[in-house]
Amino acid sequence: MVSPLSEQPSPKQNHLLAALPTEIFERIAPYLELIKLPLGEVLYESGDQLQHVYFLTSAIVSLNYLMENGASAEIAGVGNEGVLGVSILMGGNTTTSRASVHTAGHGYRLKRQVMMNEFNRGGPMMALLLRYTQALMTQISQTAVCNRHHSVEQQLCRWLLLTLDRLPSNELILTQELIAGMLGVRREGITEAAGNLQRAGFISYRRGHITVIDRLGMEGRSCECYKVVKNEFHRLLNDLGRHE
Amino acid sequence: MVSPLSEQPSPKQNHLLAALPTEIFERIAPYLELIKLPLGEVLYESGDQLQHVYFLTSAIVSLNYLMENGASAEIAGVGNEGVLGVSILMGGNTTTSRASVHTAGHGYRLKRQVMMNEFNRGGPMMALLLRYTQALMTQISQTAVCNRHHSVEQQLCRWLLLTLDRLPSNELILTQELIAGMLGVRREGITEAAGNLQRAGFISYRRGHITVIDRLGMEGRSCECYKVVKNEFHRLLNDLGRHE
DNA sequence: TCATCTACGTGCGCTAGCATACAGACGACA
DNA sequence: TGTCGTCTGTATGCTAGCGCACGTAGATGA
Repeated sequence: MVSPLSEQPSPKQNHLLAALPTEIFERIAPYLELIKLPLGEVLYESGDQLQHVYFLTSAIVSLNYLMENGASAEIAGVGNEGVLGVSILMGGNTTTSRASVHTAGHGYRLKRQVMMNEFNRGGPMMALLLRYTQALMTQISQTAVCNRHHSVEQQLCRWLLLTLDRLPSNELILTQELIAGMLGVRREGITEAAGNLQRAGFISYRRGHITVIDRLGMEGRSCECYKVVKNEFHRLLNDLGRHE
Repeated sequence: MVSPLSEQPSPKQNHLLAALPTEIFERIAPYLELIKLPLGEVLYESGDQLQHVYFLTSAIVSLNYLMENGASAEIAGVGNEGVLGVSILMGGNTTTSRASVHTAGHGYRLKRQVMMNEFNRGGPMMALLLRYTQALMTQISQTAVCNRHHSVEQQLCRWLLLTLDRLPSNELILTQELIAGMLGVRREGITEAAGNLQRAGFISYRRGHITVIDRLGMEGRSCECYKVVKNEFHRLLNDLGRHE
């Protein structure tokens, strides 16, 4: 396991950047700009014209939609497995969702035009990003399904597991209030669900710190959505090295 | 308004095909295969390797996810505004959802390889399909949001409006049971919501036929999700003619 | 015209999750 | 060490939507 905090940031911590052929990586490397991403930072609001894509390394970002009445719901999450700002590649340049940091850390950003130039070469970079886009679509789809049919506890498990997969440690720095905001449920609902999981011995926590003790237990308690998303990411992005 | 049934199928009824520059359209036209799509036809199951993309003209297809316990939930819908099978372009070649026809009609299909060849030229076809993909993502996202926060009645309005936008008439051939299956709710819930809408004078129906009388009324009764999706489709795909 | 099937209406008890309110408890910081 | 703001636990009612069950009315075909 990698030490979460002491480690020096490196672009290769991002799985997509790590999967690029050397030639391409070296071509874009000079343009990668290290960015510190503190908790709560908003990378873009709904409707903003995006100027960069962000390859995250240690930070985790939530894409969520803010409703007219102020309520919100998470659409998907992005961490070291992916990239933020695919709408630049799709040609829309903006989305209806907002992107905010829920786990502080770092990432590397690339200017819109640099990204576009590389994407439009049509090689491995394009293939990689399109595959990631499909994986992201699967994640969003599964959010829809999960919101429809699954309990708060199941959704909490799914969310914690997906978040955990993006971190080097098994401790999450998160308040229940924050999680509730992500899932679009009441804080009390999270308190109850988290209480159950703690009593069952799957997690333990103190104010703002959740430690996952029994990962397998959590997976059993989660709905199928977690596995669906994870398997699809694996299928689409695991054998990237062979793509060159 | 176009006559729904008597009309001869033509590829240009599909908005994406209609938006293509003449040169490109004529290049692929010989490969377009007219397909009749009866109610209930399954174009692909979860996990199937896709062999074609489908440009729909009069049919409407639902992308939905079937859960382990047999329940289901719609992820998005596709009609004459779009194309079915973007996962071919994304490189995944399959998805976790199934695609089934909920409004009978026609469409044109294109073999995987023909589609890929054209897409990989990187011109207007690629730009068009990527923009459509982003619009589809917005639709899926909004499904997630809607499932989280909105009432069955609001969701029904959204769904009917989105379906209506894909049809030339204002009559839908659909049972309440079918709609319930799409939305992932009970049939009784649809009965109740539809009853309210009928009493309010927005729709009228007889067994399996829903006629929308007051479209604006429906929009007022729907949640914001309908407008968000519609606006985003408009923004991303409306000025396609100018793209050449 | 009748039989039958399918779609639609309705009622009843139940539960998850909501809104609101309040109390205790941890931890940062002075 | 004490204070205070924030986070967490818990209680009470309320409502939307669920599961189940049954009745009725269009449609369809012999």
